[in-house]
Amino acid sequence: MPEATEWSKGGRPPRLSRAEIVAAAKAVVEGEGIEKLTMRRLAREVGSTPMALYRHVRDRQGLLLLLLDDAAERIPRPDLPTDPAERVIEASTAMRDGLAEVPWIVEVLVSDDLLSTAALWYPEAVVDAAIRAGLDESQAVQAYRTIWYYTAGEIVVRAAAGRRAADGTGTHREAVFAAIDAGRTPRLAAIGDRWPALAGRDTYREGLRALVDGLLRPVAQSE
Amino acid sequence: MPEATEWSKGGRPPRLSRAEIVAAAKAVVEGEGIEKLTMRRLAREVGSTPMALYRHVRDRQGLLLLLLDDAAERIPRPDLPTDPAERVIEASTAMRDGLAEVPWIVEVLVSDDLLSTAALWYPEAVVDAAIRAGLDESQAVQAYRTIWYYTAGEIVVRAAAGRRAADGTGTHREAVFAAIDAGRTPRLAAIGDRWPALAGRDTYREGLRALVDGLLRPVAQSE
DNA sequence: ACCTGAACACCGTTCAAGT
DNA sequence: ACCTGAACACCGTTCAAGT
Repeated sequence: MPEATEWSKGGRPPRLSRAEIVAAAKAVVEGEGIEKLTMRRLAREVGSTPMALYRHVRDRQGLLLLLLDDAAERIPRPDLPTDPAERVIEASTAMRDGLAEVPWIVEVLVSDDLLSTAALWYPEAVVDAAIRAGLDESQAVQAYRTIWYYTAGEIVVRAAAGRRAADGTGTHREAVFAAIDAGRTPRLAAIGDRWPALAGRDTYREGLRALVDGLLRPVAQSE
Repeated sequence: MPEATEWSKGGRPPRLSRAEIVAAAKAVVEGEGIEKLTMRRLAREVGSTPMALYRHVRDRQGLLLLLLDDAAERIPRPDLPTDPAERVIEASTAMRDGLAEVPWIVEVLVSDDLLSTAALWYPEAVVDAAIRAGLDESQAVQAYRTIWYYTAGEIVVRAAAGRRAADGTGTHREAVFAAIDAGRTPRLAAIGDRWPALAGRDTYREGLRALVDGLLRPVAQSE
């Protein structure tokens, strides 16, 4: 082969590729959870050595970010309604549903406000809706961040609750719960046993609606 | 000593105490960060062996929860105004300021909606304010959770941003930022370089106010 | 240019034994 | 009752060497 392919310029042809590594990592994570994804295990999975991986990914955190990009690409992008409030609600709900399905999300979520190249449509949609509703750019970015905080918090806290339910690590929660006393926290005491059921509901959308109302309404009025 | 003290009933007197362990853990975490807090290091710190610790704390996660309780106890509890919306805002701001000061909070925050016995005043204050504003108990719990999601998300995302700034791990964010293109995400492109400055502002309180407005306003109107 | 082997400096936790 | 020692089964990452 006289043609100058990537590797014929000299050196050894690669046996591993970043794509192969990411695919193997995804398989491990989906099959056995993020905690099983170690550099050693991944090397075994692709039939190589731990150190060979470092030629293709910066380090473990870099690998996680590649995994996040892959997941973000797969989140279906919804058709968005034209009404600003509805637009924000549909975009945010799609994003949170997509991210909540990625079980290891919490480990990586804690990373940024502009999450991933593949997810840029989301801040775009929210900022756009906010501007159309009458906010200026600064207010629109603020509205986006407020919604993102709510969304990220919902995902993180609910993921923790799910993990707790699965692990049977209910001890701490129950201890806190048992400390509720009618003298000091009468409202919580009155709610009592009903708390877990009330707190277990999925109210993401309703909360979001209230938030969007609060964020967009005052400006709409002042026009 | 003929008196039946705790340990004179039989067995060996304890050399270690839970309080001592928690105090040492706190010192390590405050001095060198949560990642330096290992069972082995902590054992060295209290002049003992790793396994001796397990007589006093369940495991590493249990230790972290004890640390969280300690931190929660230290959060100053503000005098709360009587107006429901202002009450929620003051309580939430105090809580988030207190938690944001605990640098390792993210590791543990991801754990519950009823955080700690020492912090029960916070859901109590929010639920109470919501009920006074006219919500029923179910709606009040929902309002609390919505606010907690926002607060937890704000803490987690901003802590991640801070860590990124400190580590110089800005690479990923910049890569995402560089991928913004005017054709596909015109609003983000128009904001351009101004994003980091806009996203860096502390707008917790304003966002919270919008959220509280949205959560409490409709009911107030319907009376 | 890419991959391997060996090593460094660690982890949390269990088990059996000592005092 | 409480603590210790040794061991199990791992980690991520660096460095020097091989092909």
